[in-house]
Amino acid sequence: MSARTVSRVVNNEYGVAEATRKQVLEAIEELGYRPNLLARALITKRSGTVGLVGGDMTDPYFPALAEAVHHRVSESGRTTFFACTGNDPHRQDMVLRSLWSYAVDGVIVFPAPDSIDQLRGYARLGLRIVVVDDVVDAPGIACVRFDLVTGARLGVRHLLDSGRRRVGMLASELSPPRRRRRESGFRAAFDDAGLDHGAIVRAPPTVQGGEAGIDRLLDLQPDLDAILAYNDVMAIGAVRAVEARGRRVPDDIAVVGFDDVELSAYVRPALTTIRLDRSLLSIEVTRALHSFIDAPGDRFDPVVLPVELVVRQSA
Amino acid sequence: MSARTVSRVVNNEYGVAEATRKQVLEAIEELGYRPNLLARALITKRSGTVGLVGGDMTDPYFPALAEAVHHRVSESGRTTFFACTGNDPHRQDMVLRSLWSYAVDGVIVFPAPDSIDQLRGYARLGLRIVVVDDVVDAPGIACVRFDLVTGARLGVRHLLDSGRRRVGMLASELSPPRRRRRESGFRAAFDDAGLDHGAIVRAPPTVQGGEAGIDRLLDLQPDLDAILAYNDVMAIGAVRAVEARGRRVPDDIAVVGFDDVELSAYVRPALTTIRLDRSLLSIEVTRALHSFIDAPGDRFDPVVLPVELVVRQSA
DNA sequence: CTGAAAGCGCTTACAG
DNA sequence: CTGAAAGCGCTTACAG
Repeated sequence: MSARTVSRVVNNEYGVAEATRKQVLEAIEELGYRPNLLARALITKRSGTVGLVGGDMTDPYFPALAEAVHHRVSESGRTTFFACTGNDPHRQDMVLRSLWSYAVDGVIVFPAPDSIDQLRGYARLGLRIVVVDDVVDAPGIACVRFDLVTGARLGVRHLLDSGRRRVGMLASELSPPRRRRRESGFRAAFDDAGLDHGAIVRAPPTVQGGEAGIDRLLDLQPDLDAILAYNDVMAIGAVRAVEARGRRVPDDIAVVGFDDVELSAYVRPALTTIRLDRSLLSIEVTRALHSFIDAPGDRFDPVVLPVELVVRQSA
Repeated sequence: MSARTVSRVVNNEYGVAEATRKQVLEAIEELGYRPNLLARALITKRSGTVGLVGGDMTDPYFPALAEAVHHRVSESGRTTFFACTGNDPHRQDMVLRSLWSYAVDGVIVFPAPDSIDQLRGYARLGLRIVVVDDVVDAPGIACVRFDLVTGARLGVRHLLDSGRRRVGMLASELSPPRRRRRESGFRAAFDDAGLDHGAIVRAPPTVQGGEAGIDRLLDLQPDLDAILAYNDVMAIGAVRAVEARGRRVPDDIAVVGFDDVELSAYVRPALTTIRLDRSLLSIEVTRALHSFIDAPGDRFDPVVLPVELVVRQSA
């Protein structure tokens, strides 16, 4: 009974006598043998695992997406591990280095700011990467993103249609210029309408960031009557800050967010928001990954996902 | 220049001439050499990574804890990967198998129901495990939990003190009998007071579960005037369901949760809850893990963490 | 259908 | 201070 034979049985390969197979299986059972995946991965350069690396677990957008990705990935028999970068390129480097050197079959990443060259480097090393919300043209890197420009337009139009005219924007300070597509859409919508948009303020994309941002925005432009926020948690912070200043949402100031996180339906007033459908994203992102893993090529056409306005109470 | 020498330089070992070291370092730089951690781990049985496996990422308790654990773990130069079991023992088995076979230095796990023997098995295989919220006496397994019995007592007493007498409980259907410590405390508090407690209903520990549970609880006991919920998300579901039935919180029915998730302060009415301090938990859990990793022993005294009542608006 | 050999890329004693 | 050999636990051609 050679290692070769055992290897065949363990990996369900053809060409092993039924009697032998049974014998091996029994021995495996009896000895509690478990193949060392490390050794296997060292040779095959494959580990049967996938990494999902996000920026901030604490943003409720991430967990449900992670769960969805896990499910889709597990259909191919792989297990997925999550990691977070805190939107710090250096921390992202450590995470990717670990993941790469443990031979993950691929990673899905929400890139930290200014980390595109880093990603290119890992792709060159052979890591298969799916980038969310950015576009980088390089072999081994696939890109999936939402149509945020249209999203912002949808939000602004809804605000304009309901008579708002002094609309400010609460943007994320973590977005590098190339990724400020919500801001582009925001501006474009006003250009379309031949109107002027209000101030744009950048803050951390968190509840606290939303609160702080509103304070600055309202100082800049006290007569504001509507706000488009970078994401739902900022929008929630915005609502809190607006109310803390004694103004009401949506009567005095309307608020529109991005994401459509579960929370947004529970909060009061329930949030009007641009839905970035996580189910859709999980499908496309794992489709891209699987195409990389199972196919020989290293190219994948960028995909742009549609968004949708969800009208609730805040605007 | 042998592999041996390179190995020495890469691992910062003593006993290599300065000139040689410099030479090696230059070569490394030039060739873009990166040590294969897989090969290293195959020999050393250590990978410099730690796994944090939770039940449900979607419960907001997890992400912030994960972030805190990550920070503490990274202080020892390790990187941590997260995984989720969906509270399914089989899925937990797959996750632990992966983690174990990639030679993680240790794992912190919120165990799925009825998976204690599974954990024992992995401990026997050499995996170092820190179990949260359960107690299992086995070499290689450390246990850290909150004093939930006291927590439930605190909650009930607060309710009793404010004049409530018909108090029901919304428990989790995922807790096996041995882990129903909130329920024990709930009962004990009423025994202490010489009073009868209301119905106990079990449901999934989610917002929807809380809503469904309340419907059943209120059918069972229409005159309920207070509820102790398994966690904050269930409590939030409870508040929603109570209000959907036309009753008010806290006027008609008071609600107390467990966890003290950020959300609980934002929701309206803001949730009164038993805080299960995640900062504390992250400290103790990584302390246990590090003691396992750095010390030779495989025993660690169980630690019980204190809890605290946070009074807000819902009770 | 099955085995003996080589090798993945490192580290671990052991010499020199 | 540095090198040659063995080995971690597998898989990959290659024989038989």
